[in-house]
Amino acid sequence: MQIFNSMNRRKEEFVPVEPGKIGMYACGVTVYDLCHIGHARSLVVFDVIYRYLKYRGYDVTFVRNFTDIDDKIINRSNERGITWKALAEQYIEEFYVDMDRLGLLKPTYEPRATDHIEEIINLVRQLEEKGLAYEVDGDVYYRLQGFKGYGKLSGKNIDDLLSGARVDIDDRKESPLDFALWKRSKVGEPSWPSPWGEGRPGWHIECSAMSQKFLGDTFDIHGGGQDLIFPHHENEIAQSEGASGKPLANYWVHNGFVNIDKEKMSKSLGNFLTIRELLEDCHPEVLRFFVVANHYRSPIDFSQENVAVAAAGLERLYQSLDRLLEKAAGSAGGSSSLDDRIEAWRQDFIAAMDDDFNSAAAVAVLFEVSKEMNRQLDEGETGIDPQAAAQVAEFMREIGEPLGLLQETPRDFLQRTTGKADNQLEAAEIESLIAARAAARKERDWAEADRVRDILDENGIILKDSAEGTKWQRKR
RNA sequence: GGCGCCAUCGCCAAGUGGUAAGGCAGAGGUCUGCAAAACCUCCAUCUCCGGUUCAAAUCCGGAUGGCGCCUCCA
Repeated sequence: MQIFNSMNRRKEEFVPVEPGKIGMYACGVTVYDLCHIGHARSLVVFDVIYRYLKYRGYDVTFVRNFTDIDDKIINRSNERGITWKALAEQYIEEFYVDMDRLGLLKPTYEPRATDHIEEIINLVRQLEEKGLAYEVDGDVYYRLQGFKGYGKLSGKNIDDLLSGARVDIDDRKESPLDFALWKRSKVGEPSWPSPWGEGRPGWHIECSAMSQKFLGDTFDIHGGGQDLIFPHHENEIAQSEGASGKPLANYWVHNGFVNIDKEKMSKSLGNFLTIRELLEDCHPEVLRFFVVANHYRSPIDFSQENVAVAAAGLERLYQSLDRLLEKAAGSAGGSSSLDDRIEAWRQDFIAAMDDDFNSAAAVAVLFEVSKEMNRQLDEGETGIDPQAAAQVAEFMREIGEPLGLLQETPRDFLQRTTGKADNQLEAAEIESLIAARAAARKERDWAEADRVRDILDENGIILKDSAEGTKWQRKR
């Protein structure tokens, strides 16, 4: 398996620290607001990686944290007149609502910063002992001068950063680049006792403390959005490696951004889309399909049109699956005449995903299966038999699983309500109209049959006639 | 100003040295009462210029055009 390592900007052969086991840490969210589709992409990307590593038989320990204390949380809770704790709890709950709808697997651990104050303090003390941290009036800063290798992940060097104009001038710090490990609390702010007085953790230290606790000094994969490379991950490296003297992670994986209509998504541009808003008229698997059909490192452009294309593609796959299951008609699956064919597809899928999680190429395998199966199904009696149909359906679900696709029953997916129109026909009404049309067709009353079909069409229902009868689905 | 990424068919998107995956849309055909769906066939030489090589979309140099980071950010 090859993984593109942000540290060297190269694909590298993946070798876990411990054979068969993988430790993976992905930076989670700061819980002060609802998650947006940028979060959704990152979350889905690492969910897919997690799922795939498990599919490949690894024993994966996946850690994704919650940042539940920081400036934004404090400010927002003050605005609302509630405690920081209440605000964090609220958005952690909202986070889980979104994650469940997106079908994300639960990580092995989901630690919160404020549950690890002791570990954080210990880590800061270690850094102090090593001369890599110093206290000023209850604040503790990281001494960058003392850590060589700063900038190795982001490709920056200290001199360039110093010459940049945007560094805060703070006379109390030895260097403008030194960042806070521990912040003295102001009056009324949440705080925890520490050797430096009442205070709270700085921005980056929690990830160092928690990854060390759950995964050890050196683990396999550290992930996050590309925007986290600097300064967050760079600072994590300084903290963790400064303390342990060992590499923090062997592979750094960063996902690309989400643009909306070719513009950067931002609150100031007003093109900010939350997961929740999106899911009002977009099936979660369509969102996943959209994410997975693109390479995780490329930027993706989010637009109505692109979502529609994703929906059309996923529907095509579900349609094939639907036909296969119909053909299988309760057949057990298991081994069949298609064993070799399926194994070849499986190897194609694995080859794609083993190549730096190339999910777009993996999706192409699903389309190949779909096309081939449709062809055979069209042949009728001389084509695929029920046993093989059941086996292929099972296989499509098998490789869909790591991608988080094709996990619904096709009928549910194809006939789901969209949430767009408020007066949608009930399934029973649709069935009775179809029956009326069938009766008219039997009488060869084409005008009446077409009239009924037009009614359904106006209500967003598409009919498909076949030898076995008429099937319907909703258009979108 | 510093660091870095990207540019492949009308649209989306794989491919990083050996002669362009896949999806959407489009054209023609099969099927159908007519459709829809499905199937079959067709549909790009990879922004431009120069170089390396037997061979380049893939490597090097340059140009042009996008974008990101350098400040909280998935």
